[in-house]
Amino acid sequence: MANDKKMVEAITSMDTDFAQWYTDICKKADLIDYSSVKGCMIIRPYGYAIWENIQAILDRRFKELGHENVYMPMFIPESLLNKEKDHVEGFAPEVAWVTHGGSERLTEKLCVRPTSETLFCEHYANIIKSYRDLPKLYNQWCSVVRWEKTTRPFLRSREFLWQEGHTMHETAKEAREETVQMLNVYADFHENDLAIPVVKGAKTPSDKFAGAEDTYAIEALMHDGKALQAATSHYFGDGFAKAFDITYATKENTLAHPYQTSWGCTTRMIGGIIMTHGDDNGLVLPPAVAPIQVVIIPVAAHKEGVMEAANALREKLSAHKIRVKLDDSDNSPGWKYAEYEMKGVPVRVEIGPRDIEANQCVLVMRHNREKLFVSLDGIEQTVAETLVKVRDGMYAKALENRDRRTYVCRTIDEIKESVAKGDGFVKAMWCGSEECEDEVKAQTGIGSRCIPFGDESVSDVCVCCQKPAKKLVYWAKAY
RNA sequence: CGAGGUGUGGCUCAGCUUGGUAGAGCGCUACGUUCGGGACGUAGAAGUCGCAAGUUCGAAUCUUGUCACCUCGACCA
Repeated sequence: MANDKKMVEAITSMDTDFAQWYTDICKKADLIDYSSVKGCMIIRPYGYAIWENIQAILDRRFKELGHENVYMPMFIPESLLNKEKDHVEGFAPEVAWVTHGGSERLTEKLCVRPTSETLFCEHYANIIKSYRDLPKLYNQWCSVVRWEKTTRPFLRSREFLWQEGHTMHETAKEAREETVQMLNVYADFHENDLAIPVVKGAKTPSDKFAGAEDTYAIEALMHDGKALQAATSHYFGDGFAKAFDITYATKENTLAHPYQTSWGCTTRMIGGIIMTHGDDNGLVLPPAVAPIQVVIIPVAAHKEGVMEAANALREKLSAHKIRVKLDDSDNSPGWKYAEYEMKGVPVRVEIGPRDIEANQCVLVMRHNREKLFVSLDGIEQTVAETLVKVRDGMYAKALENRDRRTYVCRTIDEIKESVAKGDGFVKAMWCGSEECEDEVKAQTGIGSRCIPFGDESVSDVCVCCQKPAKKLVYWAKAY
């Protein structure tokens, strides 16, 4: 019995104003607050708990693959940042500089890290001496600063939390494998844990990370049809190693430069969760990262036996490793229903006198608000299965939205027609020239997102110049 | 960085045109009644009207300046 009636009048409807809807969710689900510095958000406990769950899952996977966590300084001397030409050109416009220590002017200004390639390279130059020191598989969790002009919670803030993996390898092949492996880790995490379908692919040369030979990314489509780059993985070749003079002795006692990768994902993923799964009643959280997976709401809590039954239920679920909250506050049940829907709790359990009499309780799934009347016997299995069902349902819903908003186009005019129908992914062939890429953007307003893995083809010729083309490109408006 | 918008109890806003010493709803606190989709009553606390100058007997209101935030574009995770 799905019920589409809008219960929470406080949130702007998605259809009315998607941007305002997004901001409302961030604030009203208690994810963030604004601070006194533009573009720097306070991540509140409920929002931070989501990040902690994301960290826990990814950190375990990184470590299973042999990566070690380290911590690098947050300051980079100007001279160090300047060592790799493309890199500094890419980042210089948006770095924040420290010029004073107390009242003393520094002899060399320090930039607040926008990313840490240069710091890792400097360190690697010191510790990598022999082929026996390779591979080096380091990761760090930290915040970085990029002085963005326009900012939005989670999607674009001046300081944001992320992880950055930086690895060094003996061969280009091994480094390339690492790059793709980590992209796959991100993709699996999005699809399985966040229930967000993604397209894996390569960035076009103009869209590569500053200093990278190849940049790979996963692209997700948000509910409004705009694309979000959810994570990236870069192959650097030995360019940075040469710029930073990182050399090691090979088995044959020759000097060689190692091959390098970096890969990262950020708190932006929380924005992706909001815009993929959220609805007009609020946030909808994937069970894997939801701070509260199940909320128990006692009905007529003052009646005999209700709180006892609710407490017993909580203990059972908790013992089954389910993140459960029993809300025993004196707010009305209706208020609580709305509150936890706003906060995106995947499953709600209602238990009242009538249920107890019938040895049952009511489960309500957040993503479709379907109600299930289930026996209290074996309730922990039933709830665990329901959480899986919620994840599957969320994924299917997100995939349906993406499919419905994906268009195949063979000419610029076809792209224009699809854009007129609404935002989404456009699949179209590309000859590989930057002129055509720019021309598509200029004429249609949508840009290239990625060249997906695989050899899918929708035509033999470029959507723009009509010359032979082998590469399929996903195009879209992006966040 | 360009274009718009907004700053008044915790939140959303009214009041500003035409200057006269600050209001509403929600929230909060206490007590009571309620409780299966955002309950109700009674009582109460809470605001240097973003900041700074200026005009004036008197400024939330007029003038000038300034700061911050939001939205949309261009650039970026």
